[in-house]
Amino acid sequence: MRDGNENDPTDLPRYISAHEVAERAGVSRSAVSRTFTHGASVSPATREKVLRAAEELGYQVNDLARGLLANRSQLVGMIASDPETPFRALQISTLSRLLIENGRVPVLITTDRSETGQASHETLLRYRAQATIVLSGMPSKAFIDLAQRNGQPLIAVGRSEEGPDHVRVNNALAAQTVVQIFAARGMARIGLVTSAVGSPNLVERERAYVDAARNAGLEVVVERAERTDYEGGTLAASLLLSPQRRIEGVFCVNDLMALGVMDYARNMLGLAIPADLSVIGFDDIPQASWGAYRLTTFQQSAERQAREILRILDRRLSDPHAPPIISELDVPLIMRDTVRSPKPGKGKGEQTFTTARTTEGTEK
Amino acid sequence: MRDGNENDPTDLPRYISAHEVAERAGVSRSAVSRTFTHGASVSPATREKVLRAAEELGYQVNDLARGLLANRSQLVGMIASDPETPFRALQISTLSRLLIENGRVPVLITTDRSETGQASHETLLRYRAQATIVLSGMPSKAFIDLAQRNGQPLIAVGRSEEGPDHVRVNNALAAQTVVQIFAARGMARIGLVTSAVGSPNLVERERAYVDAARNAGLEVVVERAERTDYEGGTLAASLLLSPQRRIEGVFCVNDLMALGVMDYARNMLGLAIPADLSVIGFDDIPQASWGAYRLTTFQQSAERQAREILRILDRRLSDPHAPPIISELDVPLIMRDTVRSPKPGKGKGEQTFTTARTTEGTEK
DNA sequence: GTGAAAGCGCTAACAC
DNA sequence: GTGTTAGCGCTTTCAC
Repeated sequence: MRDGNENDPTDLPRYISAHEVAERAGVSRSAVSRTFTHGASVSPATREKVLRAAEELGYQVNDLARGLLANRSQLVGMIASDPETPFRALQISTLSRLLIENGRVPVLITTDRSETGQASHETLLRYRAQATIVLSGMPSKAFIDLAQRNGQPLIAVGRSEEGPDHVRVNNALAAQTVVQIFAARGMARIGLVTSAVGSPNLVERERAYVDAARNAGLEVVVERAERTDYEGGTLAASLLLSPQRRIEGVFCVNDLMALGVMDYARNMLGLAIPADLSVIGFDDIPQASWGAYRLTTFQQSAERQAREILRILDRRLSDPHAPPIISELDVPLIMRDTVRSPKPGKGKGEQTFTTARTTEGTEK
Repeated sequence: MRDGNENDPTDLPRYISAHEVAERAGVSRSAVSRTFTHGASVSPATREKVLRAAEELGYQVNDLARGLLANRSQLVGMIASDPETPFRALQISTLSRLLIENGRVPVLITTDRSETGQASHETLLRYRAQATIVLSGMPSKAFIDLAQRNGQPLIAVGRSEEGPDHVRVNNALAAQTVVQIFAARGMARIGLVTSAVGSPNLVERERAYVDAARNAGLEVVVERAERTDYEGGTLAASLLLSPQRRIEGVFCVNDLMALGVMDYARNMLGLAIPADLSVIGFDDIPQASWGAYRLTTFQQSAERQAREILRILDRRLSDPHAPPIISELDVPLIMRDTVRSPKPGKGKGEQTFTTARTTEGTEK
């Protein structure tokens, strides 16, 4: 058996090539290729032989070679800062799962908030990734150009500017809803807790909130922490909630900050929520529903967002010249226990108010 | 200018090849290759010409072709279930960052807890990934064999069995430390909250805890939820903390469950922590330090873990035949506010007890 | 230091 | 339906 000997003393394991499978199966190299190529035609007999040989040898198609030929791999890049943060982690998790279910291979590129992400993006170009999804931050112009120039689709999440395809959220409507609720509760002085990050989502929420508050004749105070995280929330709370200010309701641009605000208000200032202070967040991260918080917040569905991203990706791949595809998602308000009731007998339990209409997509 | 015309009416952007760069720079194809190959020798003059041409054309080396030649890509797979969970998200985030810093490309493969992960792993083989890191779950035998057979290194986290390289944690020592602390506080009836998942880490923690408790003459009750998450914690608490049982201290196999236990104990049973009930967790997720919890817990450093993984990876790549590499990490106990004091004047603030020695690695 | 030529593993176009 | 052939973009001998 000098041919298919399994006990080769050069014991370094290595990948098997289609050539070896062909030899073992007694067919041509292309027959092997065809059995593993979707939609190619092989007779059941050959196919069977090939499959057996492949199985025995432990053959795995080389997708590097396939990609080289197609000038495109199945890789899809996800660019994100703070990937360990609850909502971002959920986005990444959900998107990865969906990509895998669709035969794609998710690559996770982490960036600093400060970075342009340029260097990271080049990796995705060099591997001929099918597309790049920017989950956070604002891709720089150079970044967008580079993708454009090489014909790699780029899909952004949570931006509003013109340019690449993106999926967004109706921040303004959410912010207006908050003001409406606070006003209906008879509040006169309300606050906004945000960060200095300045991402489009946060800026939109802030602007719409402040505008709506002014229009409603409410006094509004904006507190800005350095980062959009739990510690930022506690810090903002320490500045915003001085007794003389007598803030009655706070809208936080994300849940993480809201939870920091709540903990600070309760533990450091001895405030009762919602009796002394109402708090509303954004995202509906898992922690928002925990017993210690029961935060009223706007629900951003990572699942729907991921589905939209995939839909955009498919459309974009099938028509590279289509105009920018933009998808807007609902953010229903989840009523929990951090907003004081307007009158007795209301607002307990978990109610869902849909506050924004669906602009795109109705599947499932 | 029929040669380098930039306004090609066939407006589909595409990737540039080294051939085109060579033409524009007026050098040979290999000269281009050499400028982009680390350690190859090119004259400064040629190099300069090539770099300019590449820049102008927006050239990106095709790593698919490179990998085809090398029979190995820079991809590194991370296999994980529940990637949205706080500690797992931190592991993924940290590991991704380190991999990128080291020129690797992290691929995130999500699996169901139930899945063998076999199908996902094949993707990594087909792309000739440099290695697979299993962050959770137990890779099946078939899975391990497949990697082995194709010569792809596989590194596991949190297992104890023989077989692949792995980084582990001294679960037994941590569990024993908990019992020691509870005993020193004069407790007689203690509990363990875990899940039915049965991962090696959890099993080790449980066994060591129960054994230590029995040896110390403490009565110990084990409560097992279906999953190792927040809801599992609340459920376990509801079963474990019946008034007649009078449990005084609970060790939870991870922080997520511990937080669920705390919320249930406080909100549903009206217990004060730590006056009525002491709680100790494991992992030190960000939420553990939040004001609402201030959980005493064992700190698992994602950063050190990731560094160890990279160290193992490098060693393994440089010597494929080395015996299994095993690395054990410390889990210092972070004393916060969920364990009652043995006597007045102790246990406030945040103290760090190092409970396990370092077995491997001292860099940085 | 440079260019020519071979070949990595694969798919697709082409004959039969 | 099958085998033969060419070629994807790259690195790496090999001459010079």
